[in-house]
Amino acid sequence: MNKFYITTPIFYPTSAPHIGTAYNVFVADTLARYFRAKLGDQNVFFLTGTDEHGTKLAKSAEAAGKTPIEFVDELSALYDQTWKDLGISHDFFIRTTNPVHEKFAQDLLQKSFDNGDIYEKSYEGLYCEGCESFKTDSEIVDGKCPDHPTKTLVQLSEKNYFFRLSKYQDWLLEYLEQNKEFVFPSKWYDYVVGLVKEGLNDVSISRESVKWGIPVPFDPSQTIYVWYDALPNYLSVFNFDEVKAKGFTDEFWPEARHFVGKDILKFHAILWPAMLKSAGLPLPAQVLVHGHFTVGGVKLGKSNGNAIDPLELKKKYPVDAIRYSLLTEFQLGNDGDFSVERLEALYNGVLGNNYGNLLNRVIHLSNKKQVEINNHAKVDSEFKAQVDEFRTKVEGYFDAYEIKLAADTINELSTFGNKYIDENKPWLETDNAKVENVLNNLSYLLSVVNTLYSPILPEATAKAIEALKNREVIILFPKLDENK
RNA sequence: CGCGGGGUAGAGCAGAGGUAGCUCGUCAGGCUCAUAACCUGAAGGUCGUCCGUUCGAUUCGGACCCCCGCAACCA
Repeated sequence: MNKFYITTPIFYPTSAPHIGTAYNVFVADTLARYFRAKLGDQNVFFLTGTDEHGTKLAKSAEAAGKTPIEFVDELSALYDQTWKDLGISHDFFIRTTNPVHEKFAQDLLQKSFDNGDIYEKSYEGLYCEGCESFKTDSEIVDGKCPDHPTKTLVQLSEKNYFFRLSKYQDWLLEYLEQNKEFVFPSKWYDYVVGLVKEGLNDVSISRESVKWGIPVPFDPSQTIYVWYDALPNYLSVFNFDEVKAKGFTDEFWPEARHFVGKDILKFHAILWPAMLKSAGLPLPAQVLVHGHFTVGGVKLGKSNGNAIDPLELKKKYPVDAIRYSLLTEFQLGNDGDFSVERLEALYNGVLGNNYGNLLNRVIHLSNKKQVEINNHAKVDSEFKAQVDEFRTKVEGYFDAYEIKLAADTINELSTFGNKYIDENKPWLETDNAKVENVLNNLSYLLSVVNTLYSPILPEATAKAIEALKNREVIILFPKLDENK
C-alpha cells in the first residue's frame, strides 16, 4: 500500500454534529495523520462531507422558514467549520448538492440503466401525508406514524425504479470469500457474509414524490433515492476541480477505506459494491466498521438529552482530551461508553501524570545538570533497542487500525521511561557523564513517544516536540479541575 | 429453532489452549528531578451458568440464562 484514502460517511445535516459523528471523524483523522506520516502527505486523501437531499431535509428547511438550498448551505458550513474547529485534517469537504456530484451520480445510474440493471415497478405501501413519504412496518407504531399521530396512513402506490441487487448476490459472496479483509473487523465481515447468504432483494432507487433530489437521468419526473445519491460521493469527489488541483486523482480509489458505523455497514459492504460492479467500476479496498457508544450509559439521542455538541465539550476540555477518551475507550468495531468522568481520569492520569510529567522531569533535570540531550546518535544501543521494540509494536497496531491498543502500548513506553529514570536516579548522580547518558536516552524515548502519539494527540505532541527541542518546561496537560 | 454482538477484579476495558492483564480507584511502603506527579508491594476475579473435546479451557464445541443491535423501499 503506497496510497491511503479514508472516508467518513457523508452526514445528514438535519441538525448540528454530535459526539457520535465526531467520534467517526476523529478516528478517520487519526488514521489519516498516521498514514500521512508513514506514506507522505501527498499519498493520503481524507474525505468527509454532507448528504443534502431528501424529504426530511426539505421538511426541516420548511420548518426553519428557508429554502432547501439555503438550509443545507448553512448546515454543511456548520459541519465543515465544526471539523475545522476540532482540528480535523480533512483534505476536502464534499456536498451532494454540488453539480459535479449530481452529474456523477446520474452518470453512474445511467450506466446501470443501460446495462439492464434498473427496471420499473410500482411500489405499494402506507404513506404518511405529514412526512410526505412511505413508512416501513418498523416505522409504524400502533398503526400510526409516530411523527404525525393525528393523520391516517393511506395505502398508495407509486412508480419506482429498482436496482437488481439480487443479480449480484453470488458474485458478491464469491468476492467476499476471496477478500476476507474487505470488511474489518472480522466479526463484521462474518455479519455481512451472513446477510448476503440470506439472500439479496432488489432495492428501490428512485422516488416520484420526493422533489428535493437529483433527477433520474432517464426519467426526470423522478429523483434518485438516498443511497444511490449518497454513496457515489466517494468517487465523484475526484471530478472536483479543487480536488484535482491538489493532486488527488482516482488513483487513490483502489486504496479507499470507508469508515462507517455498523448501522450503515450493509449499504457500504453490499449495495455499494454491487452498484460499482453494475457500472463496471472497481471496488474500494475496505470497509472499516465501528460500533456505537452510549454516553453515561444512555444511548445517544436528542430524546435522551445527551446528543453532546463536541464544540460545547471543547469549551471545557482540550480537543486532545476528547480525542484520547473517544479513541481509547473501546476498540474499533466494539460498542462502548463515553463519560466525562472517564475522560478526566484518562487525561489527568495517562496523559498528564505519565506522559506530560515525564517530559518535564527530563527537561528540568537536563537544564539543572546542564547536560546535552536530544543526541540520538549517543543513545545506548540496548536502551534504543528496547524503545524501538515498543515503536514497532505500536506501528503494527496502527497499521491494523487498532488505535486503542496502540495508545495503550505508547502508555507502557511512557511508564517504562518513568521506571527507567527512577531506577537510575540521575538527580542523585554526581558524575555528569552518567547523568547525560540517562537523560539523553530518555530524550530519545520521549521523541519516540511524541511521534507515536501525534496521530492521536496532534496539538499536545506538537507542543511537546517544540518543548523538548528547546528544553523548555511546559505544562502539556494542565490538571482538569472537576469543579471547573 | 431469523441474524449478529456482548457477559473477565469496585468502575471502564484488553487478552489468549498451559503462572489471568491494562487504566482509574483502594491500602501500605519508597523517592523527592517532576503537573501533590513518579516507583515498589498488597488487597480484590471460581473470566455469565451447565455439559463436552483435551494431559490441560477463561480461551475450542454444544445447550441454557441475561443485556444490546439488526431483520434490507429504514437519512
